[in-house]
This record gives sequence, C-alpha cells and structure tokens, in this order.
Amino acid sequence: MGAAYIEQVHDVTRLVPAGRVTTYGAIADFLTLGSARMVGWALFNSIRADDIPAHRVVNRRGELSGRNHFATPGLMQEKLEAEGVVVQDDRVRDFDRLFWSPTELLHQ
DNA sequence: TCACTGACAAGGG
DNA sequence: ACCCTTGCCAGTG
Repeated sequence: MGAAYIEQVHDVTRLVPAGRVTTYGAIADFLTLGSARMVGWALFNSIRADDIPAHRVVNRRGELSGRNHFATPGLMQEKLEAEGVVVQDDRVRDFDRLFWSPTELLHQ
C-alpha cells in the first residue's frame, strides 16, 4: 500500500457528510482494496491534513477508536459534537441512524 | 526472518 | 449487548 492508496482513503473520507459517520470497514469495502486495518493506517497518515474529516470514521460499533491519534484526546469528540453528533462513553449515540456508507453514492 | 502491535471486522456463543 | 477467535496486513525492532 502506497501513497496512491492513502489518497483514495482520504478522498472517500472527504465525502462523508457532516453530522454522519462511516466505518473503516465500509471504506475498505467501497475501495475493494486493502482492509479495515489499512484504512486506519491510511488515516493515521493524515494527521497533518486538516481538510480530512477523519473524525467521521469510527469502528463498526460506533466507538471513537481513533481518538488518541488526534492533536488532543478530546478533539475527535469535540468535532463530532460540533456537527450535532452525540457522543456517550466514547461511542456515537444513534450510530445505526447516523451511519453513512460510501456505497450510497452509487444509489443516486 | 520472526514476533508483536495496532484508528479493524465478521461470526459464533 | 458482550467476549472470544480468526483473518487481516503494514510497521517496527
């Protein structure tokens, strides 16, 4: 996995609407390349890029598993709450309702 | 080369 | 809904 793969993950992440969340696995499925772990790895390589809404990517249970990789431990939650997403115990409330899959782009 | 570690996930119990 | 196992695969030492 190289720079091209990282760019693809970043591009998909940018498509996640504000106030919605997606998962590592959903992005991996959409790309049909790499794995959920690789998506996490690609996002880790996005720390410096402020224009990537990495806070909208959570694990399959809606947990903020990436929170410790943001500038501050609370930043991921703060960004989500600024978009109206309620976080409770490091987990997105109403995750099923807020989940957004990139495959929805194909159903338009 | 080997072993271990993760921003993970699916399936069973 | 939780716990455990298995599969996953790039980095790291």
